[in-house]
Amino acid sequence: MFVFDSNDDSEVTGKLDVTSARLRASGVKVTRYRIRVLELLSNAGRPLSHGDIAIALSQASGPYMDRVTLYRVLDSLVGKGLVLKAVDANGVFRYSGAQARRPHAGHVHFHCLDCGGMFCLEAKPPTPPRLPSGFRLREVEYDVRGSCPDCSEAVSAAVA
Amino acid sequence: MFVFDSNDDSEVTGKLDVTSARLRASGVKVTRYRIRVLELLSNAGRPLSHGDIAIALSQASGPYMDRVTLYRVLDSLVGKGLVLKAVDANGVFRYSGAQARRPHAGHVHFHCLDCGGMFCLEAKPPTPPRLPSGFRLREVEYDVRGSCPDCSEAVSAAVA
DNA sequence: CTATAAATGCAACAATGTTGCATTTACGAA
DNA sequence: TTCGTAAATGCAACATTGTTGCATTTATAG
Repeated sequence: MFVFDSNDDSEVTGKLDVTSARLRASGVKVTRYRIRVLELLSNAGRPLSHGDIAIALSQASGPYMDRVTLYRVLDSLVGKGLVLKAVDANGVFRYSGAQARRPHAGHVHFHCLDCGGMFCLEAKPPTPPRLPSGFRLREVEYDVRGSCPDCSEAVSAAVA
Repeated sequence: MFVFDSNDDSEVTGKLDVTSARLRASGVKVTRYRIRVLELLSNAGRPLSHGDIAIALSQASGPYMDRVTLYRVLDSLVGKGLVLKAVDANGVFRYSGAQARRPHAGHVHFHCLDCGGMFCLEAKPPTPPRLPSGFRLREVEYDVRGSCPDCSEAVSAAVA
């Protein structure tokens, strides 16, 4: 088993080292911001927008992070395949940790039209359609929208 | 089969009258801008962005149309179901004439990642996935991306 | 024709994302 | 360890896309 020069001195650093190792293995510099953002996205469980991430980071303790820097950190993570980038129904980019992605499988999202939240679905994405000749397929986005459990409840309550 | 009250009297006025009739039937005022935009989208054959439409209208003869007015015209057409609104891979809204839409069928788009163009596919959209309990389905976006015939050719030519 | 609600033009604003540049930092090498 | 350098960061400014408020104009019902 490969181990880095044991700066895993204490008990708290375990997760950080994993994230750092992933970054190092991707060939990018390991910075505190990249670590924090990748950690956050890996644990979020659903795609987060730039705004979501900025709020989450500002609420957590830690140094201030510039808006532009966050965009560039996200770009670099997407470029290395550590993070996935997609567009939601409002035209806003959302980022998700790529650790859970199965190879050869796309990504199915549920987007709540009421609260704006996004959820990852277990359902398998559909097989891509047959394209007219000349078209070359590169990616598929399959976005399912409606009301999430919380918002569905709210509506039911309001009607009742 | 439903037919409008045959104001298809002459040869030149046919199209405009059809468009006007559709607007009138929808319960909105028939204005020159709504007619022009609906005409354009109905004949475009692919979803156009606000920018695309603005350029097309400015190149054609006719009165100047304010940016905001175009947004509001589009909103009104979408609200009446005469036009469909979707988000492309860059987070930009695109609008398409709804006349070709078969009832009970969704809309399948091909988005060219090279030139930014969008094309309507004949393929039937997949059946929506089974959702976890509590989720309520309202709409489905199925977006297929890659290179369109023109751009595929360009790449092939460049490689060869 | 007239009254009126809707549509339009304009200015300002808001949200999201990008670019340029000076400063700081990670990290490989001496 | 220190040093040199390419990469990362902070900041200001800008770009694009979309929205809101309000005064004026227009479609159309009566």
